[in-house]
Amino acid sequence: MTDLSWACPILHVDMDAFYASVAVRERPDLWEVPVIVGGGGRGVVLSANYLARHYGVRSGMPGTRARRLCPRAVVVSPDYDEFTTVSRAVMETFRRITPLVEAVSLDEAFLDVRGSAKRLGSPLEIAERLRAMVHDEQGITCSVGVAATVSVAKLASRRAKPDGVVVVPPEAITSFLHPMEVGELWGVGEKTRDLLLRFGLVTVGDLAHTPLPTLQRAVGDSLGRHLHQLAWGADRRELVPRSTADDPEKSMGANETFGRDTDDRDIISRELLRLSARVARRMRTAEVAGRTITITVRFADFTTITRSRTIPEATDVTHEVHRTALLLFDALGLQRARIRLVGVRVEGLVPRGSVHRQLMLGEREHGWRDADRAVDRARFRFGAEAIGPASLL
DNA sequence: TCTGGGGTCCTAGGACCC
DNA sequence: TCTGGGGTCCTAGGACCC
Repeated sequence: MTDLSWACPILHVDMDAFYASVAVRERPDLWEVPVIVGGGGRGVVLSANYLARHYGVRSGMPGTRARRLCPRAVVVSPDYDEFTTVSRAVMETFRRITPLVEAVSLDEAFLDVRGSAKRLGSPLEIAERLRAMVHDEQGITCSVGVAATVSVAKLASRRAKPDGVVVVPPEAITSFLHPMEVGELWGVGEKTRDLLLRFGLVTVGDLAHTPLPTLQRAVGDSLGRHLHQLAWGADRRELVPRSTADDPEKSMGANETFGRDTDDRDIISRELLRLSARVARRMRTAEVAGRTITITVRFADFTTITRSRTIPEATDVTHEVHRTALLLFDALGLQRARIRLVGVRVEGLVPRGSVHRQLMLGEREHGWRDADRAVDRARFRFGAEAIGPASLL
């Protein structure tokens, strides 16, 4: 077979059923049974192995539905520390192939192997080598898409699943892309898909053969242009080398769905405090602070609103975040609305060293900052359960 | 006992400033 | 006595991704 991969230096590597694979790799008792990760209570499925998928279980599906589809599936809780550890190791493996690794998430990365051909062979050979390395070192499988651009490589890896490689050489791009359904494109979700279907655009080929101005009238200038380019496989060929770990975050947040809907302000205030504490602690650990505090409120009927407020000085203080969050909540003036979820997010993060505190105004807050730091130290020494705001006890 | 939790980016209107 | 524009910040919502 002719190796057509030479013109395709972009690899997209995607772990197969990552969370589920990691969860079972040390559990031979689970190798032959359907396994679902997450989805307890009111949660949704994070990942499912291929045996569970055979029954129609998909990630993102409500756990209740998944358990109905496959009652004999074993449900396991996610262990994010473990996922992170395996992810880091896998990314290190990639960097032994090439330094040009753009991590997309814990279980996905793009690699530019342009410079590795002389040393390691064609992109296809590199893809197979890399899959063997991941399998031998981590005991999990992955799939690889090989193409000239990131979006085509991404679609190719999906086609390669599970445990395979798909190469899409330049001359095969249109025959590969155009039969696909528009919803398969990266960046086309449910809403855009429905919109396109209403205009009679079903396949990527339909999209490609619609005049650009027509498409832009339908979905807007910028999305229209973007989709048109994707439909011809024409997007970036250059990667932005980065790991998800060292990327500076622009916002940090936390939210929580209540076990049952509530209209009790005390319960909600306490939850906002817990979430504020969690977010502020992460900010202190990352040595960042932020000025814009946003709360999210989701009602029983699933309608969701956000309210935000920008304060004069960036903060990493639990008390300040919570005070602002509660202010925003009370300003909603809700009476007996049933609430399903609340969330707290801090945006506009900057390195804490760049924040200058106005001493006159900040004096009172310094006490709170010192208290937060003492709590952080105690948690570090004695564990997360040892100490927290009194009102959470 | 339908529908999580962590994010990013975009749009759009209004305020405000020059 | 007519009605500039550009830039930035803030707020709210929405779409999307894993």
